[in-house]
Amino acid sequence: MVADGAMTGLATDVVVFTIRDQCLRVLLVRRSGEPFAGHWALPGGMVPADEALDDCASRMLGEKTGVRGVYLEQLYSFGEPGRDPRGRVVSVAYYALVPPERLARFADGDDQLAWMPTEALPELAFDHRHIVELAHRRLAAKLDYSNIALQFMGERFTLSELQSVYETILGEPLDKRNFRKRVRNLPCIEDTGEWFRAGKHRPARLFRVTRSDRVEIIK
Amino acid sequence: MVADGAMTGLATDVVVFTIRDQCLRVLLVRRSGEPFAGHWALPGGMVPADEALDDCASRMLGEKTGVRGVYLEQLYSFGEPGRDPRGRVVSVAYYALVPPERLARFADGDDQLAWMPTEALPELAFDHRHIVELAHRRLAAKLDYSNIALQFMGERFTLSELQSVYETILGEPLDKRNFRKRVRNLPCIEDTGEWFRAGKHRPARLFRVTRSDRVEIIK
DNA sequence: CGAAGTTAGTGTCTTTTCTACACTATGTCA
DNA sequence: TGACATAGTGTAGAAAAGACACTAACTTCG
Repeated sequence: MVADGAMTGLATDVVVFTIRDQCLRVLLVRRSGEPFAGHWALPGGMVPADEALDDCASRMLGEKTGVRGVYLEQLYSFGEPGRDPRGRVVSVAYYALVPPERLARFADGDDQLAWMPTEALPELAFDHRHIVELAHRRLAAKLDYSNIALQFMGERFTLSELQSVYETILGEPLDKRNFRKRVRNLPCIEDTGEWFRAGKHRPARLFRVTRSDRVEIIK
Repeated sequence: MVADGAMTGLATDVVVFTIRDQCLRVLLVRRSGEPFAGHWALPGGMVPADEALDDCASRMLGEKTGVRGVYLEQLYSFGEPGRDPRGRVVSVAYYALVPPERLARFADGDDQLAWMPTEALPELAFDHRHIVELAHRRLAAKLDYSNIALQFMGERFTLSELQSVYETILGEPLDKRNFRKRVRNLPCIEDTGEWFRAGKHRPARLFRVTRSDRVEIIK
């Protein structure tokens, strides 16, 4: 093995985003052990020696949410010597986007898990608050030049729903006609011809993502 | 300390860019020890247990180039279990931009160091070629929406020199008048009123970066 | 001393993109 | 059938981006 002094704990932490109730929410896990016992923290943990970083993040996401195959991207690595009181632990942070549809059990009934709104986070363990903020900024920036927001949509969705996702992440209202003009021209979105009826008003067209695509840079 | 299985080697590698002879160049170091003895590699090494990642990258940059205080940004972390034959080593990669002026000795006369053109790299150790390519893409992308290219400029520079930097990184020619229109309006650039005389042609205005600014997002 | 060579420097028009803005359509329910 | 709620649509002005060619200032050489 390699020089000592370079031995460290290696962890991944995952900022799992979803959207519910017009709120951008992050999955938090209540810590049982020290340090920060009882605090909320990001799902994560030590990386086994034989596992790739991406695989580890993906696995941790799956273990907490039951979800696989969603959008997952490396965010940043944090390695301040003092960030974990137990010793040197480098955390390679990821962020993931999960359509709310895919969260069957919504962590309700499990008081060790919670989907918390990003604008009202409790005190978090370690530097996790900082990690969440960075992930949120990255996500918001990507709305501008990629179609990443589609990763929050289910099988079929209306344009109003999609607009609401944008507005929720950006924290500001968008012009309806300009939004639709822009989004209707995306090659990766397609009118299904079906209608969505809800409430006492005009039904909305349902769209789908054409190829169950990954995120693309569009600008 | 933390759970075993999670103990790993932690390294940083730095992609140090400069521009010389209309070429985007990367600093390479010849490896002396196994594995990959004799191969060219990125400057880097194990991170001491008490040193922050940024500090370590900055220090390694300084040790190889003698340069301090230049632009340095975390790029990505690489942790494939097989990327280092000695065992699990996670490398947190950085990239740095150095104005050629600041490189007094240009690694000439040191056959263990070389500034190699990105478009003609030798075979590199580990996954370092991949790291260089990622850094180059990131740098090129940032030209579009930030003023990062100014990090390559010395105290004073002409607009033609600046345009050449853009063209070199992007690998394509730019329109002179459109380029100047865009860049003259940047608030962080200022006409010094001085002239640069070279060769048998009209002298060029010299500009400077107004506040010895860090990189800013401009779009 | 002027002609040739070399790089610096400049403006306009067209196309595209972005932004602001308000009304009609279609359903439900009382 | 009228009130209500959300879906859906187009245009005009402003700003940004892109294409494009000539003159200016210096040096050198004949």
